[in-house]
Amino acid sequence: MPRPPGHGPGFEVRRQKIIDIAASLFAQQGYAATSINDLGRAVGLAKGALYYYIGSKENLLVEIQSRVMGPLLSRARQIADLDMDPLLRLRLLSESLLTIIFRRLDHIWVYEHDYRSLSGDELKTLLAQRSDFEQLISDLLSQAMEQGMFRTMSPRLATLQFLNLHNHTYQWVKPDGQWDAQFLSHEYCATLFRGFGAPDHALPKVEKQAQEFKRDRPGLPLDPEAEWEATAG
Amino acid sequence: MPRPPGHGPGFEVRRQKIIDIAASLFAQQGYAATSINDLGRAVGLAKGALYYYIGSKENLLVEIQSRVMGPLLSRARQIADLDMDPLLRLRLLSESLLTIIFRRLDHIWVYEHDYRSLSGDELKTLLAQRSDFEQLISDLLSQAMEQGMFRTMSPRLATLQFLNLHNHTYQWVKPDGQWDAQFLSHEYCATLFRGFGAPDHALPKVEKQAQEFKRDRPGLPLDPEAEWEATAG
Amino acid sequence: MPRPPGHGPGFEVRRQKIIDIAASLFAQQGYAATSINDLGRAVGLAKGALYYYIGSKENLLVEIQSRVMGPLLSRARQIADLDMDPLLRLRLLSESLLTIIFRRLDHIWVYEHDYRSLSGDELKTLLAQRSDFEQLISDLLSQAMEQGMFRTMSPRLATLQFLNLHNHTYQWVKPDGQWDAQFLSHEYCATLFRGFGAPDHALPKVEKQAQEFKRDRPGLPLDPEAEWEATAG
Amino acid sequence: MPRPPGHGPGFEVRRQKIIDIAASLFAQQGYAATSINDLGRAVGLAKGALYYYIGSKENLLVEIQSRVMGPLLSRARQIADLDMDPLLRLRLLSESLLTIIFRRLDHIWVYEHDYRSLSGDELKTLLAQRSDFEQLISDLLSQAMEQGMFRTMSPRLATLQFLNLHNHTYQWVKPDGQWDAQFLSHEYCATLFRGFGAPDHALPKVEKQAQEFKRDRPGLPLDPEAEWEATAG
DNA sequence: CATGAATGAGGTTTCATTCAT
DNA sequence: TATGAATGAAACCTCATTCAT
Repeated sequence: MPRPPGHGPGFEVRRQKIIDIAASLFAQQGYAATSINDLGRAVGLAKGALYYYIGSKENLLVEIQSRVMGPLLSRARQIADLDMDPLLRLRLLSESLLTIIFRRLDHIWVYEHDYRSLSGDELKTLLAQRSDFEQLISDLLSQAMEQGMFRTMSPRLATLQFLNLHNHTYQWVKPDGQWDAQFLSHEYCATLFRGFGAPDHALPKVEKQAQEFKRDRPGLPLDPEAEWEATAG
Repeated sequence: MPRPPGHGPGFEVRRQKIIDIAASLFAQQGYAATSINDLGRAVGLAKGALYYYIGSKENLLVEIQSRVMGPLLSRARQIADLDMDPLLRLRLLSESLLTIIFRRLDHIWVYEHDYRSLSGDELKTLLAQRSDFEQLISDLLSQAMEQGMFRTMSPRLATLQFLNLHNHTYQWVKPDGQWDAQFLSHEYCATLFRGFGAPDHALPKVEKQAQEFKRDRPGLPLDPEAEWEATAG
Repeated sequence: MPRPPGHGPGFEVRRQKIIDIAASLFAQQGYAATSINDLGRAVGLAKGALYYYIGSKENLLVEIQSRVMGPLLSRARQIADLDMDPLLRLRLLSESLLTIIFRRLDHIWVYEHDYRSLSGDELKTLLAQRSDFEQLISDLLSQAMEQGMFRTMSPRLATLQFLNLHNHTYQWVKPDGQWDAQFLSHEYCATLFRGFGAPDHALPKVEKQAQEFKRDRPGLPLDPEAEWEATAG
Repeated sequence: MPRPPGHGPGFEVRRQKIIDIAASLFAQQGYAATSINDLGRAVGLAKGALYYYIGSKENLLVEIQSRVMGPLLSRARQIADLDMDPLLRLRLLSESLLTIIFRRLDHIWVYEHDYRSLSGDELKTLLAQRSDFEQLISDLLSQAMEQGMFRTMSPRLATLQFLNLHNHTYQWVKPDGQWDAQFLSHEYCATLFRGFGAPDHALPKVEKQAQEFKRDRPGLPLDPEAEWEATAG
């Protein structure tokens, strides 16, 4: 993000601080619901000075997004390139992802919630980055399947489960809470690696029961919006 | 939602249609970015008439949210009350949840994205409903642990994993795609039930490797934002 | 300019009135110096209602411009197509042009002064219209030369003289003053038609004198910015 | 233009250069649409330093205007005072005027377009200068009439024609084009001097035809905005 | 039931100008 | 001399909402 030439030494520092505060406000109230006035008040700067630093409101979104996605993608590529067990690399990647979620929770909120507010080009860049990240996961999962560590399954679906489990974390996690990134990574990977591992005997039974239930109890459809007719007894 | 007294027979029908269209627009463009004019154009009604049906813009949000949460919570309670295996009930609850995600994808988008736009009271109601739903899951997971089907673990963390896996689905799912709610439920539960099951021997190894990696390779920190110092060899 | 469907009968009337007032304000203070608030005050409408009618500030410019150029060009084409003496057609065209300058003086001011504020596409349209109009003049002048009514001269330069003489009129004309469009047209054409007619003997003399003056009086250069060295006597 | 006391030797030089660049920018984009930032960028100076030289934005307008009007008026007075044929003096004055239009086209653009942005006092000065210049022309034309070189006509109207023809030139002239100031002056004066000269026989005919046309063809009114009723045949 | 017209607050952004350094 | 930082007014425009008809 090369700024026009001629900025004093403190410029970039203050600029970063403003982006931080913006991320915090956007995370709390949403991008659309946060006005430049709100930001100015929080920063302690009049509107004019604010624009001196930020360029535009949408540009803040771009900065926030790239501050999250740039480092993450870069580190993720390094990890994926390691000459190691795919499972280990997945585990490391998982912790890396969770680490940035913990550290930059505000940014992640914005990133996950308001990326639709980006205009065409910026949105395209963002989606490409997301896609690159997903591909790294997908490749590792495929390798794990090929090496027999996971049962054979749709790599796409496995990827999506991995991402669901990690990416939704921002919705409830508390950076200063009882769990840290390492612990969550450990737990998530334990679930996923076991879950993706060789089939055991418990599963088929439940699945069969579920089929029977649906057959035998048409009066209690799983569709929450289906009409309800009690079979009571 | 105070509705003016004395409505014709078509009132409710048309009202529901409007809410549907609103959900669709909000899902596409976001609640804040959708104007009442947009909605009027999509519905084919001038603003005045629109307000006759909707009351206010925020009220639409309330309607959309309750249309999702009402049936879901009601059905979830019925399922949780069944006299059956906790695993089976979890499996049924999973499919129920995914079914409504598939069916009401637009509503879910709005529900997940824009609930922050609700004002105090409505927000409180919504959060209470979310909490109730989570409690149902949590109780079933605890029962499964007590009955030895799952290893002992934090019920809260298990719940959050269950919710992460399911709730993030709306981000990418395509209702007319290759997978349906039943299939996804099957897959998710396969992962979770295996993952939450008795510990196998594969896991500890990965975890130990991860610890060693972090010890031996300080030059490649998992923190994506940490400074990078190559240990080259 | 078809407006979005669904406007009452009074809409267009009021819209035209607003454009009129806008033209008047723009003519007095300039387009850039006239704010939408100014316009609102003059019209007696709040900003919101104003935008209901005008679409955007720039759109006002487009309307004003086309209100002048549309009728003028259309009528000019009819006149140019008449089966008559080129001189007569030039005379009629002159009066037509001056008539609209008198009638729509405000619009002309805006049209002549602020067309640079138009954005790309609109500007292109405007310039094309101007060019079309100039071409009509140019063709008639060429015909007059071919028929021996005018001495042979650059048609382009003749056209520009015609336009200079007419178009600059808006700068000082007073619609309710002592002269009307017909009179001015008569006078302008008298000047131009005589001036473009066969060469007489008075001219060369002046021109020769001017050359001699410049040769003999280097101390009084015609360039107003040249250094001055008095030759005083 | 209060200049802070004590300026280095380069001050005035740099100041003039800045005014030049300002004139160029104002001519291209208009005074209102050119920001001090634009100017700073073009000059290569930050805003603070710029204000050290220019005083204020409006002051630039004053400088630009006086740079054109000062020398022109001074030279015009000298020419008008010459003991010579009024026609010759008009011809010299014409060339003088066109010379500065060619040389200072940017300034002229600004002068003609944005003088309305001047505040009260400055505007009054400018208008007085304009008026003085016009008076010089008017006097010469009157003399030419008295001496029988021109037919008797309204001196005011003759002046306005002279000014129209010359002053509108800035709208299309290209300083490096095929024509120079001397040539244009020659052509303009040829037109005007012939046009203002003794009546010839071509004119009355056209004028009579025009009257007949308007009488006989009410269906083709010269007013471009008049309703059109074809008289077809 | 339905409409088009009107409002007024608030949104983002620009800009001439000032001033400490 | 020159700079970068700061201000505050004002610009254009949008929008949820109301209301007479």
